[in-house]
Amino acid sequence: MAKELKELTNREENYSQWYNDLVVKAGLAESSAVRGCMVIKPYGYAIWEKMQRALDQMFKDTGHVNAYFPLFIPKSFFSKEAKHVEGFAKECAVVTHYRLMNDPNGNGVVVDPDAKLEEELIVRPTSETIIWNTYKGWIQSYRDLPILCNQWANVVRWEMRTRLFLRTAEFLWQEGHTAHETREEAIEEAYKMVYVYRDFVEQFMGVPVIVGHKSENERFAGAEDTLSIEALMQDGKALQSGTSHFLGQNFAKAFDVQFANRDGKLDYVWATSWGVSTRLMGALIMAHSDNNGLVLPPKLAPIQVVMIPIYKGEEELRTVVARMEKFAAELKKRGISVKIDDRDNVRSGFKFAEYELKGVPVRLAMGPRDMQNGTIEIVRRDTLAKETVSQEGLTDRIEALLDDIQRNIFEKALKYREEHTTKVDTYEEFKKVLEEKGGFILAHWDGTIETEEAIKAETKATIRCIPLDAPEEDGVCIYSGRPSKRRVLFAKAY
RNA sequence: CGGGAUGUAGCGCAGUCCGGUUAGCGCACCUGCUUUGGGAGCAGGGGGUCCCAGGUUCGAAUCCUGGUAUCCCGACCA
Repeated sequence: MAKELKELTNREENYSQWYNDLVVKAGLAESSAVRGCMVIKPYGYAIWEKMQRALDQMFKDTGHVNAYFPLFIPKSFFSKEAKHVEGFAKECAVVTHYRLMNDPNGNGVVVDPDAKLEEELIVRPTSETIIWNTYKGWIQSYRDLPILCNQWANVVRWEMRTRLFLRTAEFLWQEGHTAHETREEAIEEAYKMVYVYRDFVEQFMGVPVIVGHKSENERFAGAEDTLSIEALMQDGKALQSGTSHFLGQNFAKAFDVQFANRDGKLDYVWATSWGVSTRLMGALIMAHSDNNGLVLPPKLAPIQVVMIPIYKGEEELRTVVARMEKFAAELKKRGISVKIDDRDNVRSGFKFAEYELKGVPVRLAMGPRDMQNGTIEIVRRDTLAKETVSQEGLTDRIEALLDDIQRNIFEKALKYREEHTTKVDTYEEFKKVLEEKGGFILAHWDGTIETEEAIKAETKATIRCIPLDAPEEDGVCIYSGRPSKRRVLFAKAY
């Protein structure tokens, strides 16, 4: 069998290449014929679907509903919010024509010059503008508020350089867009949703995150405040994994969305928007995987338990598989997804390696020896610990094991993050830690854009966030020496 | 947009400098037999616009000119 096809690049030597290999070889995604775009393969999509379903339920539990808005945005909508257009203009795909024709010179198909659009359409890089244009028609009175909509969609950002899941020209995401009567209510919504994201990422993905405010420099184009969750990857770099924006009245003013308030006076509505994307898949992969491949949290694994028969000859295969089917039926009754791999064209050793690569949390193997002894072999993916146990009480054991794996991978990731979060008090120390250790750095900052940009230019590290739980503490900025009230979180980021 | 590299079977590559049998290797794929408790072995088989266009030559994957695509490093990345 193709050993080298399964073997991954050395993780220590080239983390980027290793990541890319893993995504491709585990069957999650691959690059496509279109530059910068990605094909999400069935196995990868199955994980994304589970994430979608869990998130969607959490949105509904917090009072939100789904809707869908157009892919195309008239160019004029875009320019209504000055900062917004500035933030996105450089990376937009633009539709200029609506028809093709046969080339009169016989060179295949060309764009019909007569089919030029009066006004160009922008393929949405995000939907604030088209949505606020729509909301204008939905809102007259405070009785129409709040509006709490989410949409699952694809967006396009024409990035110069792309990476599977982490930054692709087109990606799948959800974007929530809400409209509120008061400033306080909108702010509360923005916080509520960033906590929903935190809970999802920690509880389902098993990835610990830090919640905080973005600095003014890193804020969403058109937002008054941006909250984000920041995760730490195993190569010591940070990944912004979700954002929730308090938009103030910026978009309401840009699109003239006013309502009659309780006092009968006209006022602009208050807005939020929030989103997470297929980038979360990248976080999932980079947070947990090891040299043998993916490590999936049981709550998101498309296959939670795989059973591999060990046998000689068809007769034995049938007997073993028949017994496995009994166990499988019991597990399925408890809502555990099971696959029995009875393929005869690959050997069991190949299957072991393959499911490790794919990150299946629990593997069971059973052969004639086990059939005789009433035992079964259980291997857990997170630690690769192997034990042979009695077939008695197997279902309970597996159910408990899945919970334990879910908890363990979170704890492991948390421990890693704690070990890679360093408090520093001088710029020298800052640079040293960044260079030698990586990870998150907690340091004092004077709150100015100039300092942030100078540090970024010199070290490539950026302020990931100002953590919500940062305690008040007197200190001096590591760069400027000016006074500071709290530490902020620095890191090199994806 | 600057610097570097690459384009040969589904994938990974050799061959190109120095032009010359029918373009080769590994993996994958198909058939058969033997195997099966950690990535099987043997035998046989199928699969090619050598990125595209033009040129040089008796002869081009190989040399020349132009184009094009991809990757890496920078710049860029709400």
